[in-house]
Amino acid sequence: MVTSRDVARLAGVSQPTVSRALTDHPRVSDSTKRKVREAALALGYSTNAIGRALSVGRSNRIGLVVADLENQFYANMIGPLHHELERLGHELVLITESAGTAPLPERVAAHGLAGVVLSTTTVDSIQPARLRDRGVPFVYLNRTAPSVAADAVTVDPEQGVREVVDAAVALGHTRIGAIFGPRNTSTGELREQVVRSVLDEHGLALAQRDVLHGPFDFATGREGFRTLHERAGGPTLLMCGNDVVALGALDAAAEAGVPVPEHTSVVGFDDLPTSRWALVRLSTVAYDLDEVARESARLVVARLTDPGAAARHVVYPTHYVARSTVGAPRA
Amino acid sequence: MVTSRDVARLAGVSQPTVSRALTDHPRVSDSTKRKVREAALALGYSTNAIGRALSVGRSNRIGLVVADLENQFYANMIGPLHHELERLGHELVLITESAGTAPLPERVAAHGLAGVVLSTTTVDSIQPARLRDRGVPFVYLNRTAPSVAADAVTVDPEQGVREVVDAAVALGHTRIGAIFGPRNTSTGELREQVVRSVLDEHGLALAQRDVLHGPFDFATGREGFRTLHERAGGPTLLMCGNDVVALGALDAAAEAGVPVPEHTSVVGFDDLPTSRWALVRLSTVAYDLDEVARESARLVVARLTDPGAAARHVVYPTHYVARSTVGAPRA
DNA sequence: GACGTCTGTGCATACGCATACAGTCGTCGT
DNA sequence: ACGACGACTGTATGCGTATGCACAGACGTC
Repeated sequence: MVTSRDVARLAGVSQPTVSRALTDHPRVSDSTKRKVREAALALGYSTNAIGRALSVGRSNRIGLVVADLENQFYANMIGPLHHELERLGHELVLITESAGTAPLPERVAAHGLAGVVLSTTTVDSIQPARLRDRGVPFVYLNRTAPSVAADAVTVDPEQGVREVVDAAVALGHTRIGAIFGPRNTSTGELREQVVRSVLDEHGLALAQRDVLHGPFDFATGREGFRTLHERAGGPTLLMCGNDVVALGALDAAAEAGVPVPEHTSVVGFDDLPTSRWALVRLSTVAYDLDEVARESARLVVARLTDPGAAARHVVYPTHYVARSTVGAPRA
Repeated sequence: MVTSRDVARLAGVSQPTVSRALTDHPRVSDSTKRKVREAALALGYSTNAIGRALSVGRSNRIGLVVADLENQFYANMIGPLHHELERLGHELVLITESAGTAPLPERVAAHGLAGVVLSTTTVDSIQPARLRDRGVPFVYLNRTAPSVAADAVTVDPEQGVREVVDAAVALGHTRIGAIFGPRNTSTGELREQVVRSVLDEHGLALAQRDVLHGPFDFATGREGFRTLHERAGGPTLLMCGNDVVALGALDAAAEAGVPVPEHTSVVGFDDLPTSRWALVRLSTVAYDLDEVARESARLVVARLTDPGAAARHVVYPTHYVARSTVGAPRA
């Protein structure tokens, strides 16, 4: 391994001068900088991240805490998040929050992470409080936990849901059902609340029997659809907590031979790339998913340089994208 | 931040003893180990990965070199790869191999990575040679580059392709087309070669005009299908380089109103979770995708402990999974 | 009882880099 | 011509951990 000392020797300067030259320190003469850069290039030297991290007391590594990487939603977050972090000179480390492992803050410290992006937080999770107590910078992505203030980037369902309901009402839907997300997630709770309130404005309400809750995953959609369908044919329009759930519902519908939207209309939330496939054409509440992920990267990096700043909460708007899974209600 | 020195003070021992006690060094008495563990627990101490990495001269971080994270294939690799690495006490760092950035070995060194998983290598890539020259342990995942020997985990298309062709021939297909992967990837080349040779055994051959090549992505499948379809209706069976390409083809078919498999049958390769959806039901050549990813994790970790060992090449078998995208040829 | 052996622990140091501080040299002003 | 000042650069040190080495004490052997 070639170190800054080797570069120093070749350039005929001291090791600290190499360090300063390569970080473009103003008190190093241009001629020295040039010499050092040439020597570094000749030796194929690049700064050792470990040494630097130990010296400056913090790394440039950001952890993404994920529950299940199989979930398409998170899979779609990783790309833009990684790109933005890389652009900002940081790297992305994946951390699974699984039972049986050490507590999150300890793991963050052990991994030498500078900050963390929380994308799976439940409102009753103790992780945010622990991270705060240990002074670990973190950001909520697509979630919040009211008990602990922190930077957050979320989505406002209002506009999108309003457009969905307007369209549904115009088509004549009255028996509307829903598979909402978990009650202990801010996302699940907020979306449910907005749906109910917008329906209420139209004089509509969700029947108790047409409402289910479950994790934001494929199985929830599959099982949810089947459960609702067995109950006297189910609602004519099914609103899902997110696209992954909606895709699960479409899957169950296809499997059961239930035509969508002729028998049952389905609406999602997130507008995943998959939802745009011609085979799927899921009508859904959309927002700029990539931008949301990127914004979380920016927030967490900004937090590193200014730990004392007030928490920022960035909210992105939504709109309805009508495709092929919403139609007139069955007779 | 709580350091091993703090633990040492509380436990009434020296810092090195803490280090030894926590790594379960045999020359530390059980009573001391207990004392140290209690002190560590009380202070919420966990070993600082940066300090350890600097001291032992290598980190426990493995880089996954990925071209585009948006690609479903890679998205499906990340989960199992990460889990296995975590199980082995390592962490996963994502690295994008994009133009305009520093050469890979420099970046690996700069990030302080212990090893690398290459999943996007082309046979003519200079990256493997560079990594070898710099002594960076690496593993080919789902690819190889013959010029540089290294651990690899790949898939043998033979059995799966044979079953596909048998089924196709039994159904009466004679005009078979293909959208193969890039010629400069081992995966693309091998699959093409096996398809051609198995067809040949059946006295069949691919017509020049029914064969396309392109990157293993969605757009290749979309555009490929359209191109072939315009040419006198295209082949009756379309074999695709992988599932992502096949999904793109299905997308284009759905968009063009071409019924699958009534007009054109489509076959993929990889058996992604998406291919199993009831909306998709893609007939495909399957193998244990998760296990392939996990094996690459095991190989790279094993390589760390024994850099001198002979390169191992693990090959997984394939089989055909018939679903709904292959049927009898149109009249 | 002296010596060798083994066990358990502390001391010193190294890993690669960054940075506070001290020092050198040249330049300018008076 | 001398002192002051600024521009560079070197020296010393610290970050947290691991490990070679020395050392103290316990124990067994003759």
